[in-house]
Amino acid sequence: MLTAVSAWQEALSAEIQARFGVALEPAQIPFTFPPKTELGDAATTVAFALAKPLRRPPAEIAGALAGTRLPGVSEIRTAGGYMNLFLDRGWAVERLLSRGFLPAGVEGKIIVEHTNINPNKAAHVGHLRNAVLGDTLVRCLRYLGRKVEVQNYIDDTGVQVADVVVGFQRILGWKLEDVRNLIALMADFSETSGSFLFLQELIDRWHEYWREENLHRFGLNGLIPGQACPTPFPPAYDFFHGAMGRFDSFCWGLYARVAPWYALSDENKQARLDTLHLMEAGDNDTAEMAALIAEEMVRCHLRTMDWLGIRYDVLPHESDILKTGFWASCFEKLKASGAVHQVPAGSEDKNRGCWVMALQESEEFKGMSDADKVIVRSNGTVTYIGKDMAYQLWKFGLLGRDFHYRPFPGAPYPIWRTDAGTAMESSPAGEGATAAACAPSKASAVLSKASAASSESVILASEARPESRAGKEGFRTSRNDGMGTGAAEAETAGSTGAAALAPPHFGAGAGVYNVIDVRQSYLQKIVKEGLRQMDHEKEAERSVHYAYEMVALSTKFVRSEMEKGAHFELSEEELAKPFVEMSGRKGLGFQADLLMDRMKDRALAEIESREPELAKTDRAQWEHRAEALATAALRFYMVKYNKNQVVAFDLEQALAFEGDTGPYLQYACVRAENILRKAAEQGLAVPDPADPAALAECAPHFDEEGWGLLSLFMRVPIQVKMAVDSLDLNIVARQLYDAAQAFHGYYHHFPVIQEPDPAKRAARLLTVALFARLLREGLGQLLGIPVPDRM
RNA sequence: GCGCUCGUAGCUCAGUUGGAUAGAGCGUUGGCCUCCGGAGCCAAAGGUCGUGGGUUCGAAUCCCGCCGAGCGCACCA
Repeated sequence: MLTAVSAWQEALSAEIQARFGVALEPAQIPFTFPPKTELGDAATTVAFALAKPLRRPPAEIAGALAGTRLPGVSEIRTAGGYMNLFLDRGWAVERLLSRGFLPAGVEGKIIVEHTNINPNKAAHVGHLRNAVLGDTLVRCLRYLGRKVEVQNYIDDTGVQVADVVVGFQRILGWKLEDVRNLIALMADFSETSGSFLFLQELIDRWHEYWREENLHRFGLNGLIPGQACPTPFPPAYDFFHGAMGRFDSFCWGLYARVAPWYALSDENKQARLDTLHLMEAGDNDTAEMAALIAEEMVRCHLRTMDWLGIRYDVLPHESDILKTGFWASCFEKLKASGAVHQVPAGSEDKNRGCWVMALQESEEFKGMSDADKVIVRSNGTVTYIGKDMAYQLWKFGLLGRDFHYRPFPGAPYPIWRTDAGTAMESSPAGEGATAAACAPSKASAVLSKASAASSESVILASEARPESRAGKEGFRTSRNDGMGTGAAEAETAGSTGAAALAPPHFGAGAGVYNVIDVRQSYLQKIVKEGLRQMDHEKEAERSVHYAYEMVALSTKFVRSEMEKGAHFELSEEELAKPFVEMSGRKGLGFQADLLMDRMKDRALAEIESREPELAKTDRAQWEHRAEALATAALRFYMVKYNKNQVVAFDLEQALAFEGDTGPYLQYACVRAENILRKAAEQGLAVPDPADPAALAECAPHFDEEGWGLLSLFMRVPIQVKMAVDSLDLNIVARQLYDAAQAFHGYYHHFPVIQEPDPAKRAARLLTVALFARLLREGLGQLLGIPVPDRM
């Protein structure tokens, strides 16, 4: 089906050919929007483009073309060289509702990889930017009709996990069993955490636990010489180590203490290497502890992101890339294509003995002093970049191998993780490898249901709509409310045996987006170059690094925290800069869950000040609304900036609910729906936008301002396309914000229910109804922002 | 040294790919709730778009130079 804009382009192209004898590709005809809606619904500047070849002034050309008949266009008015289109309003509304302004869809599955947090500490605001941008991209691609698979890569074998293991074993002196107990205790806490309502209770239980049985057993006090922190763990709702009662947060604090501990002696440093070796060897307590920590950490991260409506389809694990022989296959291909060569061991080259990829031939890397990139070290081990190339090949279905898969246990929704296949035989879980992997959990039940429903079309977890994904408690679900999957699925869990589960066919995408911050641009370029050198030019072209700038902490904010007693190793020079980079290793950052707690607390207070009764009568509703507000505030904050803008995180700015914020957009929607509700209560008929008769009746009575408001939504599909093409997703946020702002102005100036003229009133009710529907849809589908019924 | 990015109102940022009078939010000042919830609306003040050249009907946007800032350029991930 021809979309509106392309139909206009073709008609104009034909007209230009006929009238001026100039051949202009339809796609070359530029369509934009007038700066003010009263100037028109859409505009083209094609007359300017024709001025030069025709040697005639733009205004004259525009005038000559103004009579062109375009589908759905009732009039073309010229203003200088501009040609402003006024649409037939009934036609336009119909198109708005049927997505008639969407560009034509494209076939082929797109793989989006995002989040990718090292599973050794809590997520911080920088990870949130990654996840929100990644998820928003996914939503935009789906809106445009693409099929999307979402991957969250888990590096469960690296030094970061090893460091936390060292922290537990060597600094705290804990055994595998102690970590297991801690996780069990924390999991219990996690069910209720996330609100100040429960905070004191948590802190009390926490202190009781440590005081009564564990504090002196583990000898936790004053453990690390040379550390400024007087106690190993903060006593209360401490700012930077905060979010008490959460395992990921506990590890955040612990991890920050490992680097100083390494600095104490060479012996300590050796612990990292020893740990890495044990992890690699497997079949020992250290390796098991690492796996335990990584898995629980991923669970924490999944929950954090799920609260924001961010989901994944599959969790590729680095350990499985290694165990499944991905690298061996990739290495063969690299060697066979001549993309890598070995530097002779006897040479003077600093890379002697390594397998390197030569980059000097490539335009992208010219001017580099050292144009060779080491892929395999002289000791025969593969670098990160090599593993990433293998992963990238798999994403495009070029590797000739696949993972095995199993449900990821204990996730807040059904999700698959990779598996090495044979590794399960030696799994310590013991009770028969296959049965353990496919145990009848809620997750596997839902997954088997999904695959039973259709062996061809697979329901991906990340495709679930906000409306259906959240239980009745709303977005922020915890473990005890049905895992957010709804009651129906949960009921079937018990009756489903260890049925043969068929995971969807992961990987083999037609295009790939890697959402990774800009600091990795160089490495991502090399991965792309690797594809090219392996003669996969087409895939290299379709391999997109979505690079965005980092989130740092504004020094203003850091200073204010230090004045409140927070402790950081920062020089005066660093504090003189506008912002400081976050560092998990230093414990310098702001944890995601803590930010969300703060937002929720702020929202709870705001709601209570407006509706004091609610807090007393319906706490669940109170919290539900607060969570929706927090999600909106956070997601909008993360997406409203240009991707090239360093976000200097400032708590006060992030916590704002007024002005250019998520709640402002929700408020517009809530007010609109409230007007409709009030109208219905008073017995007024609200015209149904989908009813052609009602539409025909109302269309002549739209006020110009109301129409201008609705016409903003015609821009959305085009803006989304533009946002995806440029990866500047703030365009989408901005567009919906503009619409919300226009509505606030509109209803202040135009009474709806009070309007005495029935025809005008009906048209205004229709305007409000359309606005509410389009904004709610846009916020949910594009930005992942839920709208509560009331605020 | 080489490469990438940024510099727009007091502050934080937009600016629809070169187009219409450079716009929002915060903050400041002054108005607006017996009337669809004030998380809102209206108005005022606030700009040499870092700077100097160039390209053309037209430049915040493209090109070149300079000034200032950030990030990359490992046998780390």
